[in-house]
Amino acid sequence: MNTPKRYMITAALPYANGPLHIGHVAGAYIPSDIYVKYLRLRGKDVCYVCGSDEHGAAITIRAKQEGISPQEIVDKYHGIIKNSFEKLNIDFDIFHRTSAKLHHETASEFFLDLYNNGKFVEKTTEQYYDEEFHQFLADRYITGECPKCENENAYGDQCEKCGSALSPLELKNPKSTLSGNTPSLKSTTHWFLPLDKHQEWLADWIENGMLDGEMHHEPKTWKKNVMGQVKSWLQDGLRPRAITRDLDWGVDVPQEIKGAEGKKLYVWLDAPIGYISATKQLALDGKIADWKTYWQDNDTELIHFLGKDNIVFHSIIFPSILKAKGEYILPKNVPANEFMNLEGDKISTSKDWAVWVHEYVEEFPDKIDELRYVLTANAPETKDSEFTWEDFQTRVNSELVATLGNFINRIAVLTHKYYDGVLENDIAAYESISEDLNQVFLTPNSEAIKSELERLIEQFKFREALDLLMTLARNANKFLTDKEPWKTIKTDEAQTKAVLFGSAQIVASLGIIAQAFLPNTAKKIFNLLNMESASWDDIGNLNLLKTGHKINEPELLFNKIDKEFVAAQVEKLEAKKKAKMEENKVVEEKKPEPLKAEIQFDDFAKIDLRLGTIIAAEKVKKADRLLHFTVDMGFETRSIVSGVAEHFTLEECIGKQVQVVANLAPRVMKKIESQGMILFAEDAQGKLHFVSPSSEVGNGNGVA
RNA sequence: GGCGCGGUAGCUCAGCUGGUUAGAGCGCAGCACUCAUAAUGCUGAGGUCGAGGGUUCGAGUCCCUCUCUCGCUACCA
Repeated sequence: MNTPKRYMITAALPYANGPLHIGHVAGAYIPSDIYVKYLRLRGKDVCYVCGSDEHGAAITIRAKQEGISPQEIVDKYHGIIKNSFEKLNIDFDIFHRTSAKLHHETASEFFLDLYNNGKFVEKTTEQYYDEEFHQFLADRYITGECPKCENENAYGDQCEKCGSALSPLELKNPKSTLSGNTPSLKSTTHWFLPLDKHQEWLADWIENGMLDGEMHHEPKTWKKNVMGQVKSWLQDGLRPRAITRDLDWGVDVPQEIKGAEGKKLYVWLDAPIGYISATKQLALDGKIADWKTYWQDNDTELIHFLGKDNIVFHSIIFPSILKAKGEYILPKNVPANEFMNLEGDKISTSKDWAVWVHEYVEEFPDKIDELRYVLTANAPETKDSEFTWEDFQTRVNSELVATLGNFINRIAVLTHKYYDGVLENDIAAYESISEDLNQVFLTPNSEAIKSELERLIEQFKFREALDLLMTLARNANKFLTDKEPWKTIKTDEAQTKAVLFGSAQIVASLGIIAQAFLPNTAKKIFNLLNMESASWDDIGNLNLLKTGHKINEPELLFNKIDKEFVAAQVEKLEAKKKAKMEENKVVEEKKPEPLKAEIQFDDFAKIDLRLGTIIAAEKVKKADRLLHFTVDMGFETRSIVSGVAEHFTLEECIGKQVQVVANLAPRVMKKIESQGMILFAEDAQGKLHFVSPSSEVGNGNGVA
């Protein structure tokens, strides 16, 4: 494999139904940004795109909740997210959006082309449609009369009276459970991507790195977590996946296609094409000459950065689409990160357990690099990691302030104190310490820090790479302590000058490396040194700054974080979580589950509820949630399967008296026949509780 | 239940194709130093490498069984 001529770097499109939290940023955006900054420092041709993913059902639902249009939702979050990236100095060439006209055209064209070339499988079925709610009805949204037993309340998939399996079309007098109206029958067509047909080349590509008989990439360079998950999917066997939906918010299925009306592209098809439309926009803006070279030229290296939830889309589905389309290159690598937890718990939007980026950048605009540093040093590269504010404090104080910032400050202060900020030197003395200076640029294993940095970054090991920046600063501190210029100033002027001169060169190298990780800090360092930025190859250059050059007044790069800061942040988290819980409670109270359609007494009377006692309980094999109960019903013993294994231990079930729906049609689950259903009470958290009579009632008696 | 990542010092993590006394940073203890945001440097204490078997002259590193975290997936009337 030869060196690529250019790079196409993508970062997963954030979903525009909420703001960004630190987990998103640590997972996909900071790593990709570091990688891109590094490539650019080395003078590479890089195109780096992202954008907001603005379609899909979740956005329409959110819009309904907030009482505004989907467009308003995505406009709002697109703005917030874009601003967060800018404040964090994540430098996309473009932050596009999938609601843009160009994207709709691009995705639509893409779809049509694939369609015309027979790359999809089409399935047309007759489905019931609710005119009032403007949507197709899933099986369970339809009730009607069972053709076999004349039960009037059979569901679209099954009649619960006679137990027969049904399809909605068999029902007599069907009704929509949404509006209560009679639904109309409409034929609907959906398109599927036959992933099963792609299985073979995908396996060869992923496992061996071979594409069309040629070496495409070295499989060993893919991260274990990514490889593992992808292979797992391949082993299971790939299945066709629907790529269209009946929705009203998204990219239309092209009108040229029969049956396209009311159909939208499924978001996961639409979203990755967003990378391409973003690149097109970039070309229209005149920022790049031609978008095609970045997507269709074999000399381009395509890399997708993302979180683990997106692995399958980017390493199986999107590559299948690109391959089916033809002409497009496939990703060389898909470096996915795992998840970041927060203070011992999973980050959760619904519980508001998160550090929100837009809030952080607003509150601490002078601590951007601190966040970038901590999120990189603790990135979930191989396994889930954890962010705590205490760790944030420790890392800032003992690493950024005490090691990196302190060294630079020492040099600035000494140079100003002794030489009024002017770099002086003594050739002979400089020669005598050059060996020591070169040592500073070596790792403890005597590897060159510069080449190690290159190796690690190219392997996507950013936390280790960042640690090398600290290694350099530690070495530098040691060098300075060993040379003791504050002592030699009294005895050996030449030596003192040489040491400070050399130290200033180290500071410059620190600045160069910082450009990839800590852009604001790099700027401050260069400003302090009174110089323009420098190129990557000047790392370790001991004569970058010249004799007689004057540096600026010392200025602190970082400030210490105190206990109060940490306490305030933790408190804020707890308070918001609590507030959110209250809010959720209120919502629950205000919006109880809507009542189901009214039934007649006759309907109710059909249900035969009886009391019984659980006399035996065991776990159902090969099913995590199922328990198999033996229930003494008084007149007989029943075998009943319930999905409650997560709620109760076997011991606490035995001996409990329970209410049983005794005339429910039997159903076989995991080869065990379940003869009835046990009733449980469910609380707001979804936890189940036994509903037992307050005093002993004989088994087999009814419930009235 | 199936599959996958992970389970290594108090904390966060490295340990490639098996090879001498298992590493780093932070934290902790002691010493040195004073140019520096009480910062820095040196030294040290701290580990049955999740548990149990096996292969081997030799295993954190390979095989088997089990277990825990997280994720994907199935079942959940």
